[in-house]
Parts: sequence; structure tokens; C-alpha cells
Amino acid sequence: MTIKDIAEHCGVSVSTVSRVLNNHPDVSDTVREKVMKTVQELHYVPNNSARDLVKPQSNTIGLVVRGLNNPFFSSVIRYIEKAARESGYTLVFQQIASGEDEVAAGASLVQSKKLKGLILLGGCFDYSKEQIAMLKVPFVCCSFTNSFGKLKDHVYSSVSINDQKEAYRAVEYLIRQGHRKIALLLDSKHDHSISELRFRGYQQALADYGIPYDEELVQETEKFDMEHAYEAMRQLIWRRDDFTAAFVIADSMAVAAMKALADEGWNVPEDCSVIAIDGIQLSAYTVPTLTTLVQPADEMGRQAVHVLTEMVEKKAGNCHIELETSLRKGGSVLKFQ
Amino acid sequence: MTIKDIAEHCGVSVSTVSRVLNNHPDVSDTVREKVMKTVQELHYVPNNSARDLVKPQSNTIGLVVRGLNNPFFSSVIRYIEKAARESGYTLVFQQIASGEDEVAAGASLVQSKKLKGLILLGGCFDYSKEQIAMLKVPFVCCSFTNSFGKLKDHVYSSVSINDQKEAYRAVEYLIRQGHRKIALLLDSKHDHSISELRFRGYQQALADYGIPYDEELVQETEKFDMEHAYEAMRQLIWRRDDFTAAFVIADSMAVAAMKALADEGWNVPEDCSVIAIDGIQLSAYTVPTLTTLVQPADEMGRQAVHVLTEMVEKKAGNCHIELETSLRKGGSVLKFQ
DNA sequence: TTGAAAGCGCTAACAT
DNA sequence: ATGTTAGCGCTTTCAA
Repeated sequence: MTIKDIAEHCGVSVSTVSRVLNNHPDVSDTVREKVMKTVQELHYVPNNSARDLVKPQSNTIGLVVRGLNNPFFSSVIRYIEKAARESGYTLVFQQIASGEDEVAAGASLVQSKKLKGLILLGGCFDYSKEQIAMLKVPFVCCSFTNSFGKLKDHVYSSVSINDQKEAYRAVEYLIRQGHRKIALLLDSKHDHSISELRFRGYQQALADYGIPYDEELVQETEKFDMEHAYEAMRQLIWRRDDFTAAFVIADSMAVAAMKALADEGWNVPEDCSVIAIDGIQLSAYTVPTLTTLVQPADEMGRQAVHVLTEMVEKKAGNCHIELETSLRKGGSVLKFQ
Repeated sequence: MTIKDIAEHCGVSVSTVSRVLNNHPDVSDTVREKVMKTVQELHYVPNNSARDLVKPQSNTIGLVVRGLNNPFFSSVIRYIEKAARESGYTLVFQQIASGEDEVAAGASLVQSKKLKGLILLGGCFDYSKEQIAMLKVPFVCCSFTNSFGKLKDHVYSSVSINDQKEAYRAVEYLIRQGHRKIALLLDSKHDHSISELRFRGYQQALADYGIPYDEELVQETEKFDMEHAYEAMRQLIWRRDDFTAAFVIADSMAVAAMKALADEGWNVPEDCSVIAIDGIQLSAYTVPTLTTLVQPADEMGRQAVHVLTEMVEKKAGNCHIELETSLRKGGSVLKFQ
């Protein structure tokens, strides 16, 4: 079933059918209707490969995800797929291990699939110009920005929260509840990634409120992972028992940390308040409900696609969208007296 | 950068380059090496659209997911993508709302993208022959089978647990712990889907152990969703307070149910034991840890891809793989005295 | 072992 | 407003 069959059925030429299919204006209504009807009747579906071959680019955008074990990403992916589909794009989707190079993976995907654009979800923060040059299509960094690289703002786009600022808000919230011994549970202090940014926010909040930085209260998990977060929290507890609150850099890790606290006989929030950033659905159903700064996953996904398609369709250039979180008050934070 | 450029660079014809690229045997080693080297140097990546156009089919398989708000599916998707990639296939991925027809969605995806095969994750249980005929490529039902349809086993493949049997096991486990007043929290009793199968397992376990079926202990949530599960559990509690255990058909819903119990002043497991089926990572970190029958998400994903590629490559025909869950004992179930 | 050439289904320039 | 036709990049006969 090809365009030729349709043409023959209607007694018109292939180009006319093509015009109808592509909504070109210069086709008579009679012909247009007839073609449309035949298309319906014969269940004709255009062959995308042929289309892609002749068109300079396809109608496909790529999504390269780093760190799919982050439940927060799952929901962002949902919204990205939804937005892409609704904008008439197909999504090809590839996840990569944390050690791999998402730019290289993306570049090869772009070339082989003739992608119109790329969304990188959860990537690195230090791309170089050379790496970017490999990509050759518009791309959007989703949930992160090039904070540690030397890229100029106008060579790439991003949609994310301001990690440092939001971490600051989280810690500030604890401080305003009276806490001064505030532990921090993070991936790594120097990973040139989200973790490092949130670490800075933590440090700055302490500094601004005149609380001395205590290195022993900062616990790295090494890996972004509930298992490691659980273990890390236990280690922290064994080392110190004088903190009254903890900021954990992600909801999933916070859930694991609360579990570790409970297993060690600590009550949350009476013995230790916990706050995090993300706002996954499940952390609203823990006991107690996790207090967290909710990232707008839906808007993040939608904006990522929107920004990308605007660039792809040349309606707009690169831009950087900074989203705000919203505080979801749970039961995991208590005023400290 | 096309095959022609490579050919010119090497002073050979395009067909020779094509042969090298496709691992055809009849190419001299000298030429083969030279071509390979040039491909590397020039960073040549084949244009898939052109390839797909000339080949009867592409190297792409499709994944149609129904019900992405199920966290269990997130991990299955991960493994499916991984397995597909490692087998040399690209994955296009589309989610559909619960009201939509995944077979129609799949059929159109197949035709437009020239898919070699399709994986349906979390679909209906009552496909008809006519629907299946639309698909035209091998497909695998992942996490479900055609239990309520009239399909013959040999016209489709499936990879899933035996929902009825596993539900039976879950309830049996509670009974063996001494429980006799066992509540059930499910999606719907008659949805021709997983929910209904697990409902049957529940009923049968009760019957086999001589426990009368008590309709009031069965609570439907209407929607597969934590919010609805939470509300449903509260309704159940308001109606009855004499059950000592509950079987919830999914981990995510069980977490919400435990929260509802806690919010109503019930202690889990002292006042009510809870067991579920799925085994998502997060439910291992609730307080208490959820006791659940863990579905092997990794094997499910891997097998789905394996079964599909075997069919696609004509190495094997349709088959049905039944996976077993494994009991993960948490703290949510207590012996009833 | 290699090359020449046809053609996959479609779009768009060009012609009418 | 519609038809004719040249390719898009690749694979695969067929011929050498």
C-alpha cells in the first residue's frame, strides 16, 4: 500500500496525493476529499523511511536518559513522550549507563535516525564546545544546565530548576524551623553535577545564617541509589547523633534515609527532620509524608519539548528556562525547640 | 557523509562498501580493512531511513505502554530498552491512555515506522482475531496474556506471571499466618484485566481454605492509582474494622493503603498485615517494609525482547513464558494469634 | 571478488 | 490545479 496505489485508485498523480497528505494548499477540494477518503478506506499509512529519506530531516526527536533509576525521571519521561506525541513528533529513546558519554550516544542517534533534535535528561554539566559540535541538531538539557562547562548560553538550551537556589531554600526552611545541626546526604560533593550544586546551596544557606560548616555532617553516598543512600545514612548515624535535621538531595534517597533512621531507632521527625527535593508521588505516601520541594515534572517535560520544537521549526533560538519548585509540606519536618 | 563518500575515499564502489557494512563474506580482507578504517575516520554512520526504505523492514521494534503511572512498569521498560539495544534493535516507544486501543496504536506505529515487532506492556486481555490481524508483525504481550479473549495460544506470544496463581499464593501466605478476615484492594473485579485475575486467585484461596467469601471486604479503587488506593482503603476502614490482613494487588497501591491505615490510626502490621504483588524498589524502604511477591522485572523485560527477536528472526515461533515471583518478606505481615 | 545499475516510497522542482 | 520526473542513500541482483 503506497502512495501510488492511492493515486491510481483516485485517478490522480502521486504528487497530488502527496500534496494532500502534506496539507499543501493548491489542491482542489474535490480531489482532496476523494484522496482523503481513499486513504481512510485503504488504511494507508505513509512510509516514514521514504519520507525521511527525501526530507532533509525526519519528524523524530531523541531522548537520551542518564540515570533511569531515578524515579523522578520516570515521570519526566512520561511528560516528554506525551508532549512530543501531541506535537506530532515521534520519540526514540535511549538510556545510558552513568559511565557513558551521552553526547556521543546522542550524536550517533541523531545521525543514524536523522533526528531533528535531542533532549538530554540528566546529563553532565561540563560539555565542551567540541562535544557540542558533534551534535549538529538543536538540543535541550532537561533537568540540568551546563553549570560547570564553558558553554555560552546561546549555544544550547536548558529547562531545569536552579539547583543551588532550591537547595538553599530547603536548608533555609530547616533553619527557620529552628534547626542548626543540619546533616546533608548527597551523591558526591564534587561530581560536577546536581549533587555539587545542591551542596553549594547547602553551604551558602549555612553561611548566610551564621551556622558553621561541619564537614562531618555531610555524607556522600557515592552512587545515586536507594541502597547506597540507606547505607550512607546509617554510617552518618554511627558517626554522629547530634543533628536534628537532614537535607537529602533527592526524594528517593530521602525515603531510603528515613528508613535507615527508623531502623536505627530514630523517629522522624521527632529525632530528625528530613527534607528533600523532587516530589515523586511515592514520597507523599511514606509514613511520615516526606516534606519536599516539588519539581514540576509535567512542566519540565512539556517545556523541554516545546523549547526543542521551537528551535527545530526555527521559530525561536536557544533559551534557558528556570522552573521553580513548590514546597510540599509533609510530616517529616518538625520545629526544633 | 554517505556511502558514496566512503566509496570514493577508498577507490571502490558503493556496493563494496555496502557489503563491508553488512558483513557480507565475499570481500577481500584488504578492502574490508580499508573501508572499515575510512568509516571510522570519517565518522560515517549509515542513514537508517535509506536502509529501511530498501529493506523490507527496519531494525526497530516498538513498545506500546498502557498505564505508565505504574512504577513497576518503569523498571520493566528500562530492561526492555536495555535488552533491545543490546540485541541491536532500536526502540520506539509510545504510551497510551487507559481508554485508548493499544492494538490500533501499535498497528499504525508498525506501518509508519516499519517495525519488525511490537511489545505491548500492560494491555487488554481480550483481543480478537480481527484486531490481531491488523498488527501484521510478531508481538509479545508483556506482563499479561490474552486470558479473556479467544485467541489461540499459537497466534501470539506472552511473557508474564500467572496472576491468578500468584494472587493465590499471596492470600495463602496470609492464611498460613493465621489470618481469616482478609481484605482485598483491587482496581476492579470485572475489568478483564490483571485485577480480575488476581481477584479470582483471592477467591480461590479463600475457598480452598474454607474461608467464606465476604463481599464487603473487597474494595475496588476504580482507578489504578495511589490516590484512589488511599481513598479506597479509608472507605474500607470506615465500613469494616474487623479484618486483620489485606492483600493489595500492586505495590504502589499497597504503599498508599498502608499510609491510609496509618493515618486512620491503624498500625501495620499489628492491626493489619499487608501483602502485595510487584516488588518495586521503593516498597522495600517503607516503614514497615512491604511484604510482597516480587515480579522479576529484569527477566520479564529481557524475555519479552528475546521472544520477540527470536520470532522476528524466524528462529522460533510464538511462545508463552510464565515467570514466577519470589516472596520478599518485609515487616508488613504478622502472624495472627 | 568487485562494479554497474535498478529501485525501495516519497517529495519537490519544474512543466503544463 | 495537476502531472512528470529526478533524486534522497542504500541494498541487491546481475554481469564481469
